[in-house]
Amino acid sequence: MAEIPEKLNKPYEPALTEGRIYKLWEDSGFFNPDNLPTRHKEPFTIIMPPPNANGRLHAGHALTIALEDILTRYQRMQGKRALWVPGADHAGFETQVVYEKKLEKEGRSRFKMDRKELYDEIMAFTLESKKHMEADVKALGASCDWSREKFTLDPNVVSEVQETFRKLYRDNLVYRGYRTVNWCTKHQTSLSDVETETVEKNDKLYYIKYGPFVVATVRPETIFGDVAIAVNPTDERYKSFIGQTVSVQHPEGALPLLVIGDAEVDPLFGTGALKITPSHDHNDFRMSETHKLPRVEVIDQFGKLNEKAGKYAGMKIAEARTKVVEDLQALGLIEKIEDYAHAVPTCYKCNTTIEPRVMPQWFVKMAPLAKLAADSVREGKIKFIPDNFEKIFLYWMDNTIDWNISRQIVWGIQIPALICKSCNLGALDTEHKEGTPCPTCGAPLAIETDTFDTWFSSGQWPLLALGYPEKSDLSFYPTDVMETGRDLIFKWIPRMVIFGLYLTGKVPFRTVYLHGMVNDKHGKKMSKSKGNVVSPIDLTDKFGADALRMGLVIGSTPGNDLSLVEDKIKGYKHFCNKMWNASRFVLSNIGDTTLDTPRPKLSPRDEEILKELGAAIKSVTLHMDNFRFHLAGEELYHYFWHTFADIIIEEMKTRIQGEDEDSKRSTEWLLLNILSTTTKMLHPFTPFITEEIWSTLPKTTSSLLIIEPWPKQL
RNA sequence: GGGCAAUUAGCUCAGCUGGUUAGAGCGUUACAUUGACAUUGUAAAGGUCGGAGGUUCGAGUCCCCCAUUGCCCACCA
Repeated sequence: MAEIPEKLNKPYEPALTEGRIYKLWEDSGFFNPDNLPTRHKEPFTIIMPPPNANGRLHAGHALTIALEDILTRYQRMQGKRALWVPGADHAGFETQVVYEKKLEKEGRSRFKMDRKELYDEIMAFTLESKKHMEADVKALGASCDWSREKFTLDPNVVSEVQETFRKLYRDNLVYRGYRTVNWCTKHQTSLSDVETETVEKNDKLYYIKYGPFVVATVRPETIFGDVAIAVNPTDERYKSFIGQTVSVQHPEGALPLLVIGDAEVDPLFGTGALKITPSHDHNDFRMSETHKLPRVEVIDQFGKLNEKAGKYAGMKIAEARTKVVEDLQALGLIEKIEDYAHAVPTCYKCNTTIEPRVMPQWFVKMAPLAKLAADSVREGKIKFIPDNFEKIFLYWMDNTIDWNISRQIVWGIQIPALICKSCNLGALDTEHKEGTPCPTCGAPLAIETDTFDTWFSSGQWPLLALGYPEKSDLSFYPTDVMETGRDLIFKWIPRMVIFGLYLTGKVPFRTVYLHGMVNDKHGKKMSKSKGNVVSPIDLTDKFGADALRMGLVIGSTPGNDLSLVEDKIKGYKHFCNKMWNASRFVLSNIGDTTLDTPRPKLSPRDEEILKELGAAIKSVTLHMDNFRFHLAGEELYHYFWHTFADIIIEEMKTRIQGEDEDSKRSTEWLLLNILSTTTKMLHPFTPFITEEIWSTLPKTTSSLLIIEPWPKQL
């Protein structure tokens, strides 16, 4: 009986293996495609969705890492020049919110801090957090090329993002607009539509006597900003009033209001008459544009009523609403009050109700860009997995509104522009200097302090991560697969397609693979407030990264959510142990057979075993090529455990102890070669343990499993 | 209001282009075993594949309708 290598002590202990193996890979340089053997020719590229550099990895990240590493390792073994570019996202608003909470705990506030001081503090915090995030990525076994790692605030990234803005400006695709934006009164910034969350709210619908009309509104406190009353032009009740100015009474006096006819007014809702407050409602703002109405702001940036509201000035919205209603009632102007449930947009971070506010901001003209993206998908240049996401993508691209890219926060990439605070003109920083007179009104131009929406920069990520516009790595573009969570189908995927096409004329990736959300064991969304968050690193410590990866990938399908059940991970830890022990058995029963031993004469039964293995190779390979990792993994699991271990090894036990020398030789050869083949195929799924087992298999020249060719039929 | 997904064994879920008696893990039950196995093996019980209809020689799989759950989108005040 041969010696079992000391490394293969029982049971398998991931902690004794994983760190050492990861270092072995890093030292080999094979994560970098430039160091791969010359037989690796055709590029295969994945850009890692850069995790936020403001904390640790969560379970969703672990699934991302597992899937992308499986893809990368598989393609590397298939002989591709596999490149997986890691990154870290400064995550603009997200990180600033995290940091503000920290400041709050310390009794400090960002509003009392100097811009630069705040920026530097957040940078220090982010760079520190980034290290933990990277350590987590490594712990999960990611075979990404750290030498190419990019941070979304690297100097060349910043300058290139700013250059894209200038290009868009010159191409007339970005403009400074003055219109209602989604304003968060707590965070003091505007937000894009995807950064708001609509929640059901139970409010009151107030019917207010308004001159000759009764109008229905949920916001009586905005009455001081009213400039018109709108009715449907076909409404027989009100038709004759259109064009007239009527006098309406409110607690601070009387207002002359123009009656306008607009087809958007629903005659069946409320009373069919609508009060128009252009400064505090998206819809009303648009009507003010069509009907050339004035705009009166009555609510300030902190959500308090201003001097236009007379005695209500200084009150917060909720307080003012109560008071105004009381006073209207006292005047006999409230006809009735109804309960009313409706959806209200809120800040997705603090749940504060969004206050629509008219502000000068930078907008990207979406229609022409979205058309580029939609066309490329319709032409089949990008494939979605699962394919129903194509429909969702197209719906989104066919219904865009202009994108507000200005954020009033310091943590981000500054918009390279000059603005006129007097007339709101916006110009490129390359056209004028700070302080030069505004070409329109003569006031001195000021430097724009707003930063970009973080999706403006991450939308360019596939290019930026490859060093664009530097040419050296652009041979890896377009990339092959963009793998990310299905929640990013709106936020991120379309912007990458748009910028990729806009900047290079080529789609950024050929396949979009979207995984579902990782939920808790009851299928509920993980959240800190519910206390059901499961840390992938805790699971790795407990069961090993290999077991976690198997547990995340097997039994879950693209696009569908999955429940993270600890017992399932435990089951795959047992599987790792099975691989370990099967290897121990094989190594102690193969005499002096090595992987270089030529194939001996095989019996018909041996041929049958090989044929079965060949079928497994073929099937697994087909699944891998078609992104069916859950099926590939499951088949490997079953082949290894229930065919190789339970049937083949058991059968071989008696043959090894027999007297027939030919049978013994073929048994030894078969055991070693089936073990080696399955170890190779399992490597993308369970990289650590398979590399460790590989290192113990007898062969004349030592090599790393990470670059072994993917098996073909023996 | 619109869209998407899911509904299969007690639990968590697979089932790819429709094809023999519907699968896995965990759990349950019985037996065996110190074996390469901080356990494992053998076997068993357990499902009218949400409901109704249709296409087909054949449907968990395709089509229509319905129900339930979840998610996403939406500027009717």
